[in-house]
Amino acid sequence: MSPKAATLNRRPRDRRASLSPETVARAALAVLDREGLDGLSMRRLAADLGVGTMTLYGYFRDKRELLDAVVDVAAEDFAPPAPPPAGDFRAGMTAYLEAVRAWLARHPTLVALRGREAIVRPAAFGVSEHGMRLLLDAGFPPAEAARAFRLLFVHVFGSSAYAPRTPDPDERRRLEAALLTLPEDEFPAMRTAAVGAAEALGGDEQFRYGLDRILDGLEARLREL
Amino acid sequence: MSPKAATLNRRPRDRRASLSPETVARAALAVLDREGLDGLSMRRLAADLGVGTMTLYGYFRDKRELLDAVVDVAAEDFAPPAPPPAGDFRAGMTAYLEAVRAWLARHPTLVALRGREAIVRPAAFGVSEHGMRLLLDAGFPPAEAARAFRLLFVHVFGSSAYAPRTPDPDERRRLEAALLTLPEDEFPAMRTAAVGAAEALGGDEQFRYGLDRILDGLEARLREL
DNA sequence: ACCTGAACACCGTTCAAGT
DNA sequence: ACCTGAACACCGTTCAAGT
Repeated sequence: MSPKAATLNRRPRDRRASLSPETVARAALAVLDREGLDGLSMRRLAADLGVGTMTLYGYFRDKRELLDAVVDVAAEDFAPPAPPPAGDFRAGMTAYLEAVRAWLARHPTLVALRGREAIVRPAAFGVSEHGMRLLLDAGFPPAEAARAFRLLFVHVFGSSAYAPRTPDPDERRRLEAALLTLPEDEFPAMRTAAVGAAEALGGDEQFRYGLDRILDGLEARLREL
Repeated sequence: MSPKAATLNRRPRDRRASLSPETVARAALAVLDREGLDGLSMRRLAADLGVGTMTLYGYFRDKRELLDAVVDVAAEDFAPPAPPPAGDFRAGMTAYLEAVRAWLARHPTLVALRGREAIVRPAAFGVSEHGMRLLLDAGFPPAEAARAFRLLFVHVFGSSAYAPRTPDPDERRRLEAALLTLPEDEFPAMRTAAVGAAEALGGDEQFRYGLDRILDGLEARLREL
């Protein structure tokens, strides 16, 4: 056997040697980040790792369990914002939520990937702790802090899921054109807001507009307490 | 051939006779409502309709196009709320959004099914017109009305996607238990809000808490205009 | 003990043949 | 013209066999 052949044969073995549930989950996350939910199959992932498909089932009972682990490893690279000026609830919360939004942008499939449960996974508690702290420090009683947190959570996840981060100019134009062909007598309001609707499809400005309204509402609440 | 056999043979033919893109989309929606996204396959749907799988490709180019049509037919049975007391923005908007929420509850997969584009589909404009009208009548200029609409849209869709409508008591208890085992020194805020967090997981009360904060923020905006 | 090929029961879709 | 069976290139997972 030539040296070259030996090298070629060893490569898969090397990759296999370093395998662990965490390695597998990280590899899966990399595929998801690159190619989305449809790009990840057990067979494809196994091939990437240089092992047989069934080897993966030694680390995870099934695909669902692997995806749970993916959420956990993704949670590890949440980068919390620099500590805000103490006492400025609004600045602190805005910086925190922008950080969460940036984290979701780094791992776009997290939003589709059972976002509902993301917050429930132990590893994700680290992401939540920071936000909950801000709410408690601002003066919300625990029960209401939890409700406020959930509202903000829904806004961040919902915005990523339903308001594309960088709205495609083509899609924007298509929407605007579609709105402008609606019958004026049947859809007067949509016709009036057509240009604005295309603008409000998504993006950072739209995210901030919504966040500002929500924070206005929460600060009003704080004044009542 | 016995009469019975004739009847049995005719049944699929009858179903096929009434086939149209709309019929197919309605049948698909029924499957989705009953069994969720994973329950719908082209093969399964064709069998339900008593035709060969490939027949469906005569009505839709591919599955994606079929799902577009499903959104359209689902939009048709949105039930707008009774006209609100004119001039009461808050009451009108609340009734409208509760109606949208009820509509999503009737078709739970709509939320997962490319909710991002739902609003862009022509048939869904009917759902939007009502809400946009309320915002314009309340005094929002068109461009801001569009942003406010999108914020509310994200809240309704996001709540359905990320805050389960009827929180499973089991899941609630599991979350509470998990939170209470977190190390006090590392997760003090989460520990403090543990019981509230389980409560805020979802449900109508949580939806209303968030909506009330958003409407507070929007009304504050109106006062500034 | 650890790994995995073959097999099973599915997919969406293309293509060529059937009526 | 309209419909569709067979085939292709995939899935996740079970099971039994390989080392």
